[in-house]
Amino acid sequence: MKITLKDGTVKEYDSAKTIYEIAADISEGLARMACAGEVNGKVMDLRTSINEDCELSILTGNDPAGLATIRHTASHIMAEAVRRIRPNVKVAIGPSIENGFYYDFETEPFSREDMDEVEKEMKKIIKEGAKLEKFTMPRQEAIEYMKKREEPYKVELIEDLPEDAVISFYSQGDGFTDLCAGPHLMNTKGVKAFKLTSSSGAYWRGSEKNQMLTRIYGTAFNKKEELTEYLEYLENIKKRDHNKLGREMELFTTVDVIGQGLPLLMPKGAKMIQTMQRWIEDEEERRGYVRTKTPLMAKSDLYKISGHWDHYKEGMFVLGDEEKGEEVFALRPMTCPFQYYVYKAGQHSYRDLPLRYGETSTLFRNEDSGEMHGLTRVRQFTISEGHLITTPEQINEEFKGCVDLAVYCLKTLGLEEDVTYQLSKWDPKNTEKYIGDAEYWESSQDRMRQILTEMGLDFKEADGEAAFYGPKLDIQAKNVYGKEDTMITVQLDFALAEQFDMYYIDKNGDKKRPFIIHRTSMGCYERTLAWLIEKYAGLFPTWLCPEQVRVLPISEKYEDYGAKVCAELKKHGLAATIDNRSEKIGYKIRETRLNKVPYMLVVGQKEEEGNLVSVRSRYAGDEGQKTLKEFIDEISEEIRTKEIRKVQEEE
RNA sequence: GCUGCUGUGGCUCAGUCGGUAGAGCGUCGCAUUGGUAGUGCGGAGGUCAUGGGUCCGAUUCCCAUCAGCAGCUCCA
Repeated sequence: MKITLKDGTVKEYDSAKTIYEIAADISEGLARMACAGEVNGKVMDLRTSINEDCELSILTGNDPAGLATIRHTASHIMAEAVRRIRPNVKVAIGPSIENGFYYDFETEPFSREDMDEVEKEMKKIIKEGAKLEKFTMPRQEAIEYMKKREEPYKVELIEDLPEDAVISFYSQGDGFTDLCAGPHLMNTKGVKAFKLTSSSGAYWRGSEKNQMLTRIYGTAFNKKEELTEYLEYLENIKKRDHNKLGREMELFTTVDVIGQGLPLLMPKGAKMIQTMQRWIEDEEERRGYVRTKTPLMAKSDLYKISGHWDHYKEGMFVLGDEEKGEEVFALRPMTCPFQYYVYKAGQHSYRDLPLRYGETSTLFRNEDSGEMHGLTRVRQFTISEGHLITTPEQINEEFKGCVDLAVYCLKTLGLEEDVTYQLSKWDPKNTEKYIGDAEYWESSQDRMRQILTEMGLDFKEADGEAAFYGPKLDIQAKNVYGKEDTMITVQLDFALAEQFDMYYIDKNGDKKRPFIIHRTSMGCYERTLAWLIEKYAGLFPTWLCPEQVRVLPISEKYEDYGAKVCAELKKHGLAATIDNRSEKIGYKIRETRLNKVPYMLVVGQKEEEGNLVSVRSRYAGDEGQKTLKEFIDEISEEIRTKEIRKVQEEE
């Protein structure tokens, strides 16, 4: 047979060879580094025997799939180490994941000291250098095998596999044998750089109805330097964590007695949100939106019509006790039904459509206590909410308009490179969560898929992520730790117009059901603020900065001139302050930089005499003297265009 | 909601093997009036998250609650 390698060279063999043997044939060094093979584009274990013509590349720790193999083997080594220390442990599952690996155990929790001990034992196992061997057995035999070893979780896993499945196992020396599809390294020695990072609880098979197991997370790399670099990177990103930096910068705070998920926006944070709100409301009006301002709560009757009472009651703050005969209200978890009643307040012609309603809308959602996080997951928040009421013919174009607005928002904030698009679909296996039948869902999902394809958007699809009334286009972004959240959403809804008996009069004078689009433009203000903090590490574009210019008089003698400069800046709508403390100029500059103010104007004798300012910015350092008018013109232009300038001097 | 960890002045943290606490930064005052990343001196500020319990005595030990963190689950 002929084996074509990545570089084009061809190897010929008379008999079947394993991938590892081929690697060894190419070079000893490659065999040492080999983690897996890619055969005709498919990742395979090194022990796989090749007996027909194919294209082959040998994967090493430098390839993502090779690195995943190292991590997967590391997870087995960890399991063996835990077994050595705690012989009664039951093992569950241990895959490689995005930045490392984990293994779930049924055992007592691990302290940091316990994990250090496990690490030590792992090093011992790696040093012992046991060969990993693969073997298979039929399903029934595999079940018996794991029953004998008293591994109930493994038995359950095998029982879920098809009757005729051949089950594969990997063993490493006499120490540890695990049910596993592979691939794995040839020898435990191949794991050269690893670290156990954290431990926590995790439900068996990801369901809260199941027992909670103990999970250890770890990471492994091809080389020690890469591991060190990664651990340093983790340390560094903590500095841009919005939950830490946002508090440090006095953008927001939380207070025990006010409650979880209820952040207080402080003057600087509130200023930033005000800037965004003014911008987005004006932009929406330019795009033909009309604004509404509707109540923050309603009687339960409203939510019974909308379906929230059946599908979302646990998520709402309910006021009043029905059993005591009290009138029951709920704080609103979304704006939709309120805006529908704005629509329903009059009769509409097809000529009125599309109607685009926008509202800067505060919502309340009773999240579980463990879910709250900084500004990204809160119980009260404000979104740039909107609903478009359209005729069936208009829906595609209006949907595209919503996506266009969303992309405009992202681009303006400098965030468009950081998002992924997701078509969020219903879960056909869990139909009670949704209104409408399979036909409704399939057709509305198809429609959205078609629109997204027409737009040329690169999107993935996700089951079980839809709204209860329809599919969504979710624009997702990751925080500094890699956790993903929805930032913007555009949703199709062919159901609620029916529930609320909404109609318009078509050109024949007949009543027709409109279609509805639910959408946000820049999303949730709190969440977007969090994202901006992390994206810019607090060094926001000037137009968003709560303090844009600080005037720094050299001494008290120039306070009057400084005050004049500051007043002039404010007159031009700039967020300017003056630092009149009797500190030295170096100290004031340092402080201004630490406070992440983009521009500072030093004023002293020279400036006062010439009616000048000495400009220093984070973008260009010392910019020298300018007339005040020159400076104001420049910064005003930067703010008007919402320019995102490159920061030269990092703090 | 679940598992684990954590909670000491505004911030970062030290400390008390049970005898009611300390530093740096910040803040305030005074001196200093300066030219591009930390001027000097002095002062104020903490019922050691909250509520119980044990004890002669609790910030320290125990329990509960609240809040924060990591993960799981959830996220219209």
